[in-house]
Amino acid sequence: MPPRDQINHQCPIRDVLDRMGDAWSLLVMLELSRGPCRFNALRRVVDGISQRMLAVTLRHLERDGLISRQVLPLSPPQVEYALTGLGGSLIARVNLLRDWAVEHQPQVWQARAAYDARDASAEKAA
Amino acid sequence: MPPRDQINHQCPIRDVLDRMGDAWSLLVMLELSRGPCRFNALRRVVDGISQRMLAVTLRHLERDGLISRQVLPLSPPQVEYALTGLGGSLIARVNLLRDWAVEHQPQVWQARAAYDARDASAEKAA
DNA sequence: CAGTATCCCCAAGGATACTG
DNA sequence: CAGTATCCTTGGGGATACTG
Repeated sequence: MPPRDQINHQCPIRDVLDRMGDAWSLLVMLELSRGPCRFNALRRVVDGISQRMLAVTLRHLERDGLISRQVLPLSPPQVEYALTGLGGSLIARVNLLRDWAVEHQPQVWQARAAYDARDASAEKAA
Repeated sequence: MPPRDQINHQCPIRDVLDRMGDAWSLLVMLELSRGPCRFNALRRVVDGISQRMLAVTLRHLERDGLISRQVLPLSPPQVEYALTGLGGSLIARVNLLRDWAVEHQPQVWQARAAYDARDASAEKAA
């Protein structure tokens, strides 16, 4: 199996979901949807992200035109990341998905509990 | 870092996106949204999925109440998988995301091309 | 047919160190 | 501050074989 990046780019839904799929892209975009932010500030607020993954994630998002990167000519250097219009429109759709999650989470949890209960009793029977 | 399954279950959006994130869940649900289907039929149509991952994926989706599993008392045994109402409502939201992808894919591609071009000329300069 | 069990590999990503 | 380079580990997932 080839690495994820090399496949499925003919399928538009996978193209976007591969990006959403990795834990960090979404969290970073969600954070940037609250306003522009610099590298280390993001690092602190995204909680748990490694320096490497933040850099990689930002490169990906920037390449896809979802965020912008602006270097401020200062010393020490400062770089501001911000959501683009394109990124903002994506986040809007993602929020619809989050709304679904919030709305239906009780049902999902209930389903899981029911499944696990059935599972446990089936195992006991064996 | 603990494995993905053990964390972020307090965050509803991650809970659903972790599921969407793995390549197969979505493809399987999308296929089932076209009608009920049996194991090996799914295997053939989902293209590229291994027997193991199909089984694992189906278990997950079933546990979350997104699909149903019905064993038909026949010989040889037959098992029909189908999208539940819950699963259907999720797919509806996912389709909104797909619509975004279809609609904005040109912009994303254009952004990538621009980025890569800048990247290449920057590299040549060095 | 519809799975489970086992083995095994590899690339995603963390930790650490260094640079403009 | 904002990264890049390097090394190393781990668990996701493929291949294969077996079962009710």
